[in-house]
Amino acid sequence: MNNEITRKLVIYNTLSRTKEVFEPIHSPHVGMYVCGPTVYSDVHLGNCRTFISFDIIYRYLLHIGYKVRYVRNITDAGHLEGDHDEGDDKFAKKAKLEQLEPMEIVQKYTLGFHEVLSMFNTLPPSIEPTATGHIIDQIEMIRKILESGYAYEVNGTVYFDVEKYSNNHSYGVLTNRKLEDLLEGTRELSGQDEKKGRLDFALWIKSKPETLMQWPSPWGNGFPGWHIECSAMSTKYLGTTFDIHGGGMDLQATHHTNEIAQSEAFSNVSPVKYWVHTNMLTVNGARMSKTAGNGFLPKELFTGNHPLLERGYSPMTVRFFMAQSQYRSTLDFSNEALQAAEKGYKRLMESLSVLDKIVPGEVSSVSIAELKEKCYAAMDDDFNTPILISHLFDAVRIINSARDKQETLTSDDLEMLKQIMHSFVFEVLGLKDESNNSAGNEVMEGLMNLIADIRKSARANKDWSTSDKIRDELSALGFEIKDTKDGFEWRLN
RNA sequence: GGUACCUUGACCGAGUGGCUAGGUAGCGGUCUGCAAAACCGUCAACGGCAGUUCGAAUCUGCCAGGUACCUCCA
Repeated sequence: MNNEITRKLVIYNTLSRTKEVFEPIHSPHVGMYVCGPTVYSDVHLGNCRTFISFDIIYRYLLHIGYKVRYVRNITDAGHLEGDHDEGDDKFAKKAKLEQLEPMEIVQKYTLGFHEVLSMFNTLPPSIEPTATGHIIDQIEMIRKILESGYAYEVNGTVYFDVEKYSNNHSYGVLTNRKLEDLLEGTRELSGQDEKKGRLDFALWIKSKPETLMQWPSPWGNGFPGWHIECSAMSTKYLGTTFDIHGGGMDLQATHHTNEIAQSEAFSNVSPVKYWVHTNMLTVNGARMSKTAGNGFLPKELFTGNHPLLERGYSPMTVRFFMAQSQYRSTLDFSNEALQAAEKGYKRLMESLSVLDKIVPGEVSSVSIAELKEKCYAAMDDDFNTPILISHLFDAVRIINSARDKQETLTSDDLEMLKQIMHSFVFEVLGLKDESNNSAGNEVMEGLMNLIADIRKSARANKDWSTSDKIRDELSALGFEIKDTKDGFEWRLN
């Protein structure tokens, strides 16, 4: 096989609670499924963290040579607000509120989701299936589960029988919990409940006549339960067993636990080899969530239009901020942390333009090959982006020092350094340069050269008031001015 | 109540049984007309109490504080 993957990647697997060597089932092909958003409201920053984390994972897998099929769903139906609500799903509820068709809601927030993720420079998944587009697949799967005896129908609603499943499977594997403990934590069955067991969850839910989104099924009209869509769609596109299943940690205990149960009841094999969970984004130590109402919308963050924000921060500042923590740790969100990230991000970007100005020397005073290996080693260790970034800052120091002739690099090493920076900063971390410099704008370039000339002669004549006036007023307009030996450099932020 | 997890310097945040994380901020210096940037140097930490160990911030126990999940949430 000419697609030999040479890196030895280690991934933390929630199933075993240890780091495991990553060995795909059909290397170099990798199947990865990530739970996407429920599109009934705007995505907040916490949601974005998960998608950015998996974007970096996806990018690194591609970078080291894997052929990845990345499936991320859109939940646009069937996601109940709770077992005890009136039977409408989230879309119908919101639709009534806004006087819109459910699919209008879905369309609106799907577009918003894509817009936000594209601002964060995430790559689109290979397949982005919707729940409503896979009703038939879900019904088929439910039917098989009924046949296998792990589900039962009551009055048009189909429930998964957790206790029966537990007789020969371990229901709580993902969270390392025993059934008895789980039962202890659950509410008593209320009188109106038709479920047999307290942990049983709905696969198919009977609709009322007025329910807006409903489909015919062998059990009458209704709509699918939340968990079944992911099992049905991951099976359809990645097979009954695939490599990586990801999502936020909040999905681990319920959604993913139920997915495993459904899939095993359906196919009798464990559906996922590596379960990967990203940790939560917190604000003042508390988890950012829709229900808690402490969620920042990306738009508020970019504009600074939020009571907790002193000012706005750019999408790449935020992306860099997130990459500075490991995906399995909680990350706390604050003005100070964002300001620190912004400075660091700019310094990193700045060094990339310095890189083109370095004159190669006869020998190298530092080992670039070693630096390169350290960068890969960091990512190979469960995608440790903070360690990677610490090495990239070593590179920044080398680059700046080489410009100042304090370090020297051979032309080969200089090439390697450029390649490392390009690969890791742009391809793997998925950052991009947001600064708006002269590239592609000749008028601006000519204008700035003219101003630079005027200021240069003013300085030569020790006319400091003119030279300072030019600098100060350009700064006020948003230009960043840096004096050099022969003039000044500028960039527009 | 049950089950997990977390507590690192001014702030964010890695890691590890003995070896400088990194960024931001601070301090001193180089450079500069001044500033900014950059570079060099530097300060500073491992919640508390016991234990295991030649050695623990890293392992164990207890305590304190915090968070999450068990019910919709990435």
